[in-house]
Amino acid sequence: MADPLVSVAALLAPAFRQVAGPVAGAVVDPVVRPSDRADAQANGALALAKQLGRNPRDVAADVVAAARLDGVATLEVAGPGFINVTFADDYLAASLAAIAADELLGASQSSSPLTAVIDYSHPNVAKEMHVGHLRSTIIGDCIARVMTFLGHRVIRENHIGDWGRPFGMLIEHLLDLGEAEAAHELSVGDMNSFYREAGRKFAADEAFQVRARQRVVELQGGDPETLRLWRLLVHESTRYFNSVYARLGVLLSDDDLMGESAYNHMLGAVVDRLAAAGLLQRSDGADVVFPPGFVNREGDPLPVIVRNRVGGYPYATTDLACVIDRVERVRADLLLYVVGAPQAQHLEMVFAVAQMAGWLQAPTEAVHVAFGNVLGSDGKMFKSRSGDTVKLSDLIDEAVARATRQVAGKNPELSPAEQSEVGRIVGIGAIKYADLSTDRVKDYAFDWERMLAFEGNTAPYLQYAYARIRSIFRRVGVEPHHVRSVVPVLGTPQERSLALALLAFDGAVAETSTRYLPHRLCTYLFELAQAFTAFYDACPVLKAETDELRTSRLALADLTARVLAKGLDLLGIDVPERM
RNA sequence: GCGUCCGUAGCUCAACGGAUAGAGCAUCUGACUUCGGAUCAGAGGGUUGGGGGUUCGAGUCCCUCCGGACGCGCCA
Repeated sequence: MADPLVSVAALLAPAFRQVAGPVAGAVVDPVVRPSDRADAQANGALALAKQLGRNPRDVAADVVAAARLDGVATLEVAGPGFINVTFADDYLAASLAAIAADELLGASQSSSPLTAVIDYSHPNVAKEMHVGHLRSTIIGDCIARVMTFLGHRVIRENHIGDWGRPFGMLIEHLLDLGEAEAAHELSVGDMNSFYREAGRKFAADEAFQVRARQRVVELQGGDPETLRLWRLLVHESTRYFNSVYARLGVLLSDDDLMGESAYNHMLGAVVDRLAAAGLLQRSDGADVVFPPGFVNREGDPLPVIVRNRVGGYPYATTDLACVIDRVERVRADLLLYVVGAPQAQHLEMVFAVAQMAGWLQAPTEAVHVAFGNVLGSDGKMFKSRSGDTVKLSDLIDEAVARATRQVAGKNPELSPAEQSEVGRIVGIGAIKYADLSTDRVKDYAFDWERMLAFEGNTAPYLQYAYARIRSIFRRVGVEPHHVRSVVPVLGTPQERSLALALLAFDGAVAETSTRYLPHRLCTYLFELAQAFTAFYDACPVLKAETDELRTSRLALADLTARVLAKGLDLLGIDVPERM
């Protein structure tokens, strides 16, 4: 409840209830929102007036009269019936001191923690990671961090593609190459050519095709030698994935692996349980379920195929097994799928079937955390010059190289070692922030120049704001924790708006958490950084007129640094001490 | 054909049904040789794709048309 907007809403609610009186069903939400006319505005009087059949301004005036906000805020009726809220400086200052003493910096932990499974990243074994995996990985990681921060029990699951028909050809290709050579090719990250070559042989060589098909049968039959070769592929691939995760600084590790193969033993049971529930139908020799409301291009009902004509299990069955596993074994309340928007219909159908079967019942909820495509500067799907998908590792290399060059150019005084470390932090931060800072559901345009710019809504701008604050403390020689019990003075407009921005951290994190929208947190941090630089420009810290003022401004600067660092950390982004 | 998502300033993007649609970039004008100017203050720039509707109030909800992306039965 550190966010003053939340606090004032709670304080206004009784006044609204009083004015609403005994009118049945009257809505009493104060509807407190940020405002450009005041610190906040309460819009609830308009809706309430409608329900009461009264004049909105009169209702607003009654609410103002009934409200008890002494020492917190002053209220004023404005326009057609808005209530403008202006917080008392002392209240803001005391609130700042409170969040400065709080490890969570004012963020409110959930009063009813959830067990949330977050399914993200999910690269494919023996296949290169590309920008599509980047989005899922970064967005999922951010949501995992935010929900963990707010006290939820977060289970990260990396649903890697480690099973299925392609593994016949992949294993045969591995044998052709020799195990050592294949392991080398996979470990140096030349997976594209490994996969492509296997596919090429499968298409061109009939004998290879026969071998590959036979190999699939052996794999599914549990042949020990085949399983050993399969594990080799998986092992080399996950080693490679882990190296990418480490460079990106995402939380995923081997402990989070829950590949498709992990659900094999459940697939028969999925079909049996659907049959027992009376949901299974035969269609063209396949076992299917028809969730209502889905039709194909002919207008006929669209099935979810859970066992195909030849007895195989398509991926919908695996996804259903996942739902069962996550609900019944993990005891999850919330299932998040950080998956591209094109999969929307598939997931909807899977969720529908899971609900029909009773596996997914309120309040347990499954949510498709969808995201759009990554586009190049030409507005088309992001591709390399040669037209291939861009390897994630190449993308990381380039980001770090570009950032290092920029840092070296801007600050030649840093040692080479520092330049490369800062370049790494800035480059990785830039990639992540660019991705997280726009509404995830929309396609997003990948642009090196923009994401690495040191001005505007970018990671480097935020990191720079942090570095400047650290510079102040190096210069003044005061340990930040010495100013953490200070109640700051809010004497200038810049100090005041910085205070308001700092106190809004709570609400920004909450919104990111409940709506799975990292860009809300990004926008917040950018606004905070802007408020800080305006403050920095207008309010001398080291040369403040009095010691008291200097201490106060140091406290504001320190708190800003902590909120920036924590906010960026929740996005998975590091901060440099200097840059 | 059916379905989903998207369309906001020159460009990239915000805006939980609330007032005069906001930022950044770019452009233009300013800022005590500055605690890091990698900054700050300000200006211009819009029929929110078109048209209807619901609402006290619509960029936001509903319908329709236009434009774009992506899905649509045995791959994952």
